[in-house]
Amino acid sequence: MRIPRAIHRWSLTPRQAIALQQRLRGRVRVEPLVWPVRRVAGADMAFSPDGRRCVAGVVVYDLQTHEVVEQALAWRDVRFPYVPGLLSFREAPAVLAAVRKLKIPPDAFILDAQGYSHPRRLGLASHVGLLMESPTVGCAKSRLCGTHDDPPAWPGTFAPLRDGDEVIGAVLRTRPGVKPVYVSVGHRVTLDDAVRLVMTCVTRYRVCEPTRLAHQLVTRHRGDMD
DNA sequence: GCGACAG
DNA sequence: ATCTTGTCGC
Repeated sequence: MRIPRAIHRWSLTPRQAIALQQRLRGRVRVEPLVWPVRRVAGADMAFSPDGRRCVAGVVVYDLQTHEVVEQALAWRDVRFPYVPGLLSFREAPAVLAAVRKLKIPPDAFILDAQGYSHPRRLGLASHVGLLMESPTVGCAKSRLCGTHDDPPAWPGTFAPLRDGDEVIGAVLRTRPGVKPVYVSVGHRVTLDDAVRLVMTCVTRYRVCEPTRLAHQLVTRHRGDMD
């Protein structure tokens, strides 16, 4: 898959990274996703025991056949520490490298991270969506910021995730009796699209299929870091 | 100053 | 994220 030339570099100090997020946030577009969506990509990462190497994996899931139609992996040296709010500077380079290896551009991507529900509204899902110029959705397993009530018990329902008066995401119940997930807009989708896409990709587990399969893929390759 | 904090 | 076994429950 073709990805536009780099807009910026990744070797930045935390302070510069924050300044960059402020400059890029205005470029994120919230617009309707084109349905029906058939090929959905899930991306995830795994790290070596010493934390110096990482591998990113992307799995493309066909919603019509429920089959994996393509997958790719990319290894990298870890060059940025984990800092809440700056996850993209640690993980995006490897994720983008793996995405570049795909033959066909997926209709949308689901990232195991926040998108709009971020202190500066530019979580990993939004950041990579912007760089790929592709539709992305953020679907995290825990909260980064914002407040919310418990979502209803019924699968598919959600409670709005708020930051003051603004709705920044949805705390979505994907399955009965399990913790909800944090869904937010990445790029070129609306929050309704994001919730609908995640629910469409859910089968019998809490996390949706593309994300779950990507997690399995990188976990299987955690041993061979090159 | 204290607590929170995606992966 | 990663380090780690068994164990409670459906």
